[in-house]
Amino acid sequence: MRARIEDVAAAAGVSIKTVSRVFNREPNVREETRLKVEEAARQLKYRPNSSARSLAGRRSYLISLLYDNPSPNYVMEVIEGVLAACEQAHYGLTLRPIDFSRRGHVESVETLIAQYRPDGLVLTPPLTDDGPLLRRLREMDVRYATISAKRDNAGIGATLDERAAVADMTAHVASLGHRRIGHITGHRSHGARVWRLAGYLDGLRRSGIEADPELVVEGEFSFESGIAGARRLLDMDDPPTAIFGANDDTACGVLYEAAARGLKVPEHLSVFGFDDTPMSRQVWPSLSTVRQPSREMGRIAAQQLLNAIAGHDPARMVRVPYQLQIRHSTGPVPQG
Amino acid sequence: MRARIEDVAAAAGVSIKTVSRVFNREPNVREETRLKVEEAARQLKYRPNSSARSLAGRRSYLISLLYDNPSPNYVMEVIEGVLAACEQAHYGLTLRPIDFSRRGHVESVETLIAQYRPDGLVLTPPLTDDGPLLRRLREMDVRYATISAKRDNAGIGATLDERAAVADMTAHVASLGHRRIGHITGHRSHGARVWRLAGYLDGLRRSGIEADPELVVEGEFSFESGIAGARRLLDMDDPPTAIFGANDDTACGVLYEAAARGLKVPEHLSVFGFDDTPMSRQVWPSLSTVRQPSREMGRIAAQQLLNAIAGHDPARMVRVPYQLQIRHSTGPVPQG
DNA sequence: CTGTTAGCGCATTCAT
DNA sequence: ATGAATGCGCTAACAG
Repeated sequence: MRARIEDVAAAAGVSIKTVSRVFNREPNVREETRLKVEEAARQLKYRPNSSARSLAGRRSYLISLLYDNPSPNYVMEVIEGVLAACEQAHYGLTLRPIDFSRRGHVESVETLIAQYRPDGLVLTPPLTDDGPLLRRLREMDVRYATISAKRDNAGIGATLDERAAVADMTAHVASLGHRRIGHITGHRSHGARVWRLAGYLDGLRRSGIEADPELVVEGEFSFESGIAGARRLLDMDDPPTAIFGANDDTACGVLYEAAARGLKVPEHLSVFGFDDTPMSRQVWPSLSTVRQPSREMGRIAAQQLLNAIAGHDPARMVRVPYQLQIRHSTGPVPQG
Repeated sequence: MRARIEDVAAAAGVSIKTVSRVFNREPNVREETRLKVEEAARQLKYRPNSSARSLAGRRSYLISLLYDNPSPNYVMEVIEGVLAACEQAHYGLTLRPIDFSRRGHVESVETLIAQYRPDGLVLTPPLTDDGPLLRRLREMDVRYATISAKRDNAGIGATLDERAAVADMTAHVASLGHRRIGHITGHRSHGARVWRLAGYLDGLRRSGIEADPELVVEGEFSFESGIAGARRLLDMDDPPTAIFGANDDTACGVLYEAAARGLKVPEHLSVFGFDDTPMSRQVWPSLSTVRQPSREMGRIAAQQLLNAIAGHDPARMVRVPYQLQIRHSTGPVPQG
């Protein structure tokens, strides 16, 4: 019923190995032969059976995406990008949600590997910085690419200069006259926490503002932590006139708390975030933030991984550009 | 290096067929033999190679999720649920984003099937109602389960009584004194559009309100269509005092437009949506909406599909309960 | 540049 | 209740 490689070979009048060569883009096939094979395959609607390919080729033609991220938007964008890269390379994707905070997450990855034999993994934060996991992967000799890893000068994958981005954004807000700019940090396990905090401090310094440690409060990249952080900051005797939430969720928490208090944004308080999630455009006022091209980063990381697997082009760590999105939540410092 | 079935057989002193029987829970194995095999497998850390299993067994141990949905939150929740069901059944999941609006989407599914041979598919709206696709699936004899299909009395999967839910919610808002309640509909291709519109009309009728066709405007389940719809409704000579956005994105668009006009919610305008997305809690004021347990629906649909594949328990269409979430965007009708 | 010959690791007859 | 033989559809050496 379903066409097999030998049917295509027969139809094209060649051997099955030649068909295999065509489909795997191997060299040593005459253009004319290739066309014959492709035509036959099209007519028969031939699709290689991936199980047979995997079994014979000792490769799964599969990569896995590991994630432990509370932000569905982020994960979906990364998935889209990874899928785009996979499709091009005729690779499949398996997903693995990991509960990073639980014991046994390394073992969960081991099971995944034993069962599906992915040819490589794509890691998202904070798994990118999980020492035990990375160590085990190297022991097992499993390739991986990272997205936004803390150590962004090693390995392969995609990163963005979050530190510079936040510094630029902070300096921009300072240029609007703000001198007391608060920051609600990200979760301790993320490299992003470190980069964004450092960028915030860079931005202040560049603007000739001395950092006030009181204005930096703990957060964890969540909406709730944005509310809690905003409360602490706004309850101060000398509250900040601008607040940087370590990501958009956090910043939206700040917007929420400001609205709950009847504080107008940006007239009374400026707010900015990071990520450029869809929500940042859909709140009122819309949120000033840093655009992080997550889909593109997923695509690039998967692409680098697939390059490494195929052994073509030397794979590397690609730095993607950021972009400030100045919208309506930032404005001049209030007078008085 | 990696243990194979024959290694286990040798270690246990049995034939490979016996090992196969144990791993596939087939009958005709003495308890004593079973234990021996299991012990040997554990020692050798044996994991069946899924490619070989698929190839020999003509089953992929894989199901595919097809989606074409602009809402990342929704898709992620469904994915989580489906993954949960898969894990339990030792099944893998492949994803297939479909561009429903483009020609050739049926062929894209055919390619997926030819290549990965999934043992079944899970469909999300609006693919659940795509005639040509469904017809082709039946022709190819591919099983599928649906989530929120338009025809929810046939096939297997999960549904929710959206019509009753919206009727309840609409009646609740009417009970707050509102008499002019507007509705921004969903996209034409979705069954949800029909159910929710019908529920809205039911709710009005139940509250003794005559429906005004002018108060129903076209939308498409997007934030932008919420803004556009709100503009049309609020620009009317006798504007509604409450607006039902066909989903939360749409309702958030209404909130946005209201804020842009300086209209206070719920003092001047009540707004409600559908889905209970995270955003509905994170906007100000928080959105009254209907909770749809998407994760659970994904789990159930996958579960039913896996049941059908295994041939156990007769699979069916499961109706899951809804829940009204009354938050801060709905309130008494303004006086005067 | 192309074809031939062996398996990949397992499930599946059919014996016993 | 268990085992031996056959092949799933393809890739991987090696020949030509």
